[in-house]
Amino acid sequence: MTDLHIVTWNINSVRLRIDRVCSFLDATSPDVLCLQEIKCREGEYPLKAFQKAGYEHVEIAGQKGYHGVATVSRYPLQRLDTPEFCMHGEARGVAVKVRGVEVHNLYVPAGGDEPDPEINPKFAHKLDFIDRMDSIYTTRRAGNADPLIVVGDLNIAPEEHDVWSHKQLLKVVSHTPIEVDGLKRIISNGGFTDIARAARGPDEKLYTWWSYRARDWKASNRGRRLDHIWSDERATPLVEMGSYTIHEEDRGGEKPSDHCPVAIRMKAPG
DNA sequence: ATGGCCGCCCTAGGCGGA
Repeated sequence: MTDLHIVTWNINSVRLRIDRVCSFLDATSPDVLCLQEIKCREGEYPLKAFQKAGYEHVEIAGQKGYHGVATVSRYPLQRLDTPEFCMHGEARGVAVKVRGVEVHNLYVPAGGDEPDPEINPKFAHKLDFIDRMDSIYTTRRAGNADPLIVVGDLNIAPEEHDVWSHKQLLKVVSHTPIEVDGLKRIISNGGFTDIARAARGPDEKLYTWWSYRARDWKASNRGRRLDHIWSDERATPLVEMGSYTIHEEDRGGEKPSDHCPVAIRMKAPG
């Protein structure tokens, strides 16, 4: 039984950053790469570059200009129905089965600026998306399903040390109590393990995203952990917790995404 | 709060990101 090495990365335009993606694949050789914010339609996706890099299996949920997710793999992918989380017709999820593991690649709405669903429809959409994840994963848990890994840009930093300042971010969308409670409810009801915290404990500052607006992202270091990898009860025993890696180096260099890749390794049944 | 940027689109300011 060989490892399955899975990476999630909000790439912020796959076409603009295809060379960076290929360098990353060359350097780290994951088996499965889950991308968010590809920002293109399926027909515009740079398939050939991935094939050349050894990733022949691709499942895409594309959309013109915004959003969009894709999962690419060295191993065959079985496309599954993506659960109905979004309800706005946006390309925010793709579900696959690879070597006996279900992998859900998700892009939760950012939610706009104002953390009040009454006056901000984007925040209402985000909360609705989170509620749907809760009910759908609660139902799934009760069934006889395959091991499940949920990855993606969930746009919520749930723990105190998932943000640079818990106090200063309590009213900032991504760390408000209503979102944080929602995310924790999914984890609890769905039987998920938040692999980052299982691997590193509660006290270490962990960030996967740094704003473009900082003059020097590394020096100011005002990051947030928005990108997540969860395992359900069937998958958790298969995960090698010590393999959890945030590839911070990919936030640097020429024209980076504002997110970095996040990786885990697990045993795969298939 | 970082509001100091970035990428997209019927190319230029508006939208969305978070």
